Amino acid sequence: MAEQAETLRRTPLSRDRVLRAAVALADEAGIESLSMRNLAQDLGVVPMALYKHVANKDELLDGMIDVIVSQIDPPASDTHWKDAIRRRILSAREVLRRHPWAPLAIESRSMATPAVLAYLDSVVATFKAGGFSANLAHHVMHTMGSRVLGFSQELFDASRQAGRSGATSPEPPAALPPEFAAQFPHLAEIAGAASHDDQSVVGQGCDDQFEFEFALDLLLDGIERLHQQGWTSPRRAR
Amino acid sequence: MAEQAETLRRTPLSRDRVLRAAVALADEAGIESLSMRNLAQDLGVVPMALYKHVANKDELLDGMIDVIVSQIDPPASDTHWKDAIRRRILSAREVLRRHPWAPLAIESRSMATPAVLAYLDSVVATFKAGGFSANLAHHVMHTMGSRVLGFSQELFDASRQAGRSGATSPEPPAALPPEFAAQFPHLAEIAGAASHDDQSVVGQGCDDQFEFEFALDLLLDGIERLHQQGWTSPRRAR
DNA sequence: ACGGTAGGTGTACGCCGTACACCTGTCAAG
DNA sequence: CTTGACAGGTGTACGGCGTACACCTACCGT
Repeated sequence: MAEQAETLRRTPLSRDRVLRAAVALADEAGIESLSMRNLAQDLGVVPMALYKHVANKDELLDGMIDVIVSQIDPPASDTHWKDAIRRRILSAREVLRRHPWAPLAIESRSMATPAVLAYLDSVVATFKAGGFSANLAHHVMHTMGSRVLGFSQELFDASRQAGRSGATSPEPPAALPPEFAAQFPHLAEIAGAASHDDQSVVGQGCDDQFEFEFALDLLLDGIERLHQQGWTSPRRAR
Repeated sequence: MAEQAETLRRTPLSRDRVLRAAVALADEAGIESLSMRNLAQDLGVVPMALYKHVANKDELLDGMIDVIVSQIDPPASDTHWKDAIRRRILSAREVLRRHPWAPLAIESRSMATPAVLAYLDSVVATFKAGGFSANLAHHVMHTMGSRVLGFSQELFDASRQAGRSGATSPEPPAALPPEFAAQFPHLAEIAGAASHDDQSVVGQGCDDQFEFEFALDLLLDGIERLHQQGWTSPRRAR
């Protein structure tokens, strides 16, 4: 009876509690001092205890990312696509600004986490609901790359993975696995939508160079337009 | 006379040789297996020998970045700004595609290296030569952020540094040191050019939120224009 | 001939992630 | 009431990391 006081010395640890503590630690001490040992100490536990709740540090990081990404506002379905996208992205930015280590963490993961994919999928869905063709939506997602997640991110970049684990990977981009298509239908639709006019088996992978130039020229054209009309900052109240 | 054969057993190591070897190692084995120990082994030398040529691993990474960034083509001064910028950025992209680890390495450095700053400065110079006001050039640099370096990069992002070494830094953005202004005059001019209409002492720091929305709206407007005119991919020969 | 110095060496420390064996409290089945 | 499986926390240990520090050695200007 009396010993129940310390029998459960704290709320007894769980994957969720581990992830939350990890996010908190990264927020206040910086991502570089998030070690399994420090995190365990924060939780009043021995380092190896964490491994009963996360497989390893990589999975811990993935979990932290998911915790954060799932805080982004759900899409508004009752407005024009432009407004819906704008608000969504600003929400993403707001969330990420509360966790300054997150952008880099997201970018350095070799594979996007399910929560990130779900978020991207729903952004695509918004474009499509606004009447965009899969084709245009594809390029647009590439173009927005940096901004969709509230900061910067080259999406679907095959060279990303190559950059992590060695030289350019031997196997070609490799089409998406089918369960992926089921879970993220809009992403799946878009993935093959980039002008594979020749009837190649599957229009797998996209022309990175084309996507880069597409976005670059969109920006340059917009900039030129501003320049020609003599744009300057609006006076702001500050 | 005879012993001269192994007296200098290899070309005797130098900062430059160290940096080159490091880049080569990262290229072929991946950045995650670039350790002082591995690098030393590649050079046929004991790990601590490297420290006679680079201060520490961070400085090694900075050096590697400089090696790479200095390979970007010099600016073309004989064309329209738009063409000059376009070619420059595509050159940057090409260089970085040869070193897939480099984008992440550049982004994760807490401070930009001198070579990166010099490159950015010269891009600004090109805009200004094209008749851009410092003000517009400022916003445009933010907008291009992701692309200027051939990939993605939020420039001048104060929260970047905070994200690395702890919570939001206590001191305000801190105006640029004067020797910075001397070395990178265009960057310096731009730095203060963002609508500090009220005569504050120095218009130091810029409104991140404004910059983000500026870029976002530029993209959205461009996208809307494409959408309205029913854009689809041009047929490509592949 | 000699002392300084530039550059390579060897040892050692503290941190990291985590494999693996172990202990303990809980709870369902017998 | 006993038992035994199992979920979850513990302790020890290993190999790899960056790098401080003392050392050694070959060269060079005096």
